[in-house]
Amino acid sequence: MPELPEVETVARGLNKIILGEVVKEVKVLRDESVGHPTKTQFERLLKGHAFENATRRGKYIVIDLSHGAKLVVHLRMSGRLVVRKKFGEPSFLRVRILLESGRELHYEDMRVFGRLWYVPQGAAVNEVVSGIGDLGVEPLTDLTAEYLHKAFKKKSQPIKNTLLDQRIIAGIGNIYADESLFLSGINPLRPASSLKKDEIEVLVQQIIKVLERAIELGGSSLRDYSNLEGVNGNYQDTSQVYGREGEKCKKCKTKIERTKLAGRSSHYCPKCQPVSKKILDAHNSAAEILSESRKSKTTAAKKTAPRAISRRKSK
DNA sequence: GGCTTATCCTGGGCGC
DNA sequence: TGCGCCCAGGATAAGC
Repeated sequence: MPELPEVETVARGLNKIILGEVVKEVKVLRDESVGHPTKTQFERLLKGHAFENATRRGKYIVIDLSHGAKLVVHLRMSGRLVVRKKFGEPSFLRVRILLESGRELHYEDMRVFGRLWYVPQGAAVNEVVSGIGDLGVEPLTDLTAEYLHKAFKKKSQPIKNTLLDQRIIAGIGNIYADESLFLSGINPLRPASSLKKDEIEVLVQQIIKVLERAIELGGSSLRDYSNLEGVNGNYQDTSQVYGREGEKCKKCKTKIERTKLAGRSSHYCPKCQPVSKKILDAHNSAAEILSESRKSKTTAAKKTAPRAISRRKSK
């Protein structure tokens, strides 16, 4: 699951490995992986460009190409860029970029959520790439307690949901939101607006600390992520709460709990990250109602159209 | 406008 | 053994 540290690692890898390489040929194997323009135009337009500097904006990789064009990549859930010396049969290959040196840059993506955009010379990136223009601050360079205090002021939603909102902070995903909240002693269920200024100051420090540490370790490789050379990151080995449901908290030995927030798993220590009974009860009863409603929907669907809910066939 | 939920997608895990 | 459901989650559309 590529978040800011993983994307940063990939961008740095691109500058190290394929800087100056010229595109000889492009083959799009899955149309949906190209966000702009069409598959055929993407293949034709990218050809002949040299790779220049690669940077990161939130979870987007922005690669400057020769003649002022750009290639933008979002890895979403399971996307990855890998440089291979020769063509084998990699799994889930979606876009194959042959380089004049004989090497190949592959975009591989099991779930096909990720996208590549070709931005022509003279066009603004945010005109072509949806979402990139709405991104919030970069946590490693521009995040301050004052900014978050202002952003959280009218937010009644849980702090975890707010941290995942890319329009507020760009680049934080599920793993690092959980980790930052644990290290700050803040329960993910608490409304963002309930955080006091000193808590926000600690949170800012911990967000930066967690992200910098993850970059040092090459990111997290919990499921699908690896760097440009196919090497896994190591942050997951130092994880405090994420993916540790039922295990003992490294600080107080209390069992780590997991709940659902914004449709995502949220992991926390109930002792190190306390929350009022009122908030916890309200969350649990809402979760129960939702679960019951889903159960009844599934039962009704089974009765009326048993085939409609069966698993979609793999492509 | 703010917030929540569904949807997209596919492999792995698990129950039957 | 094989079938089928559920789960994971980033971004976005839809609905409340």
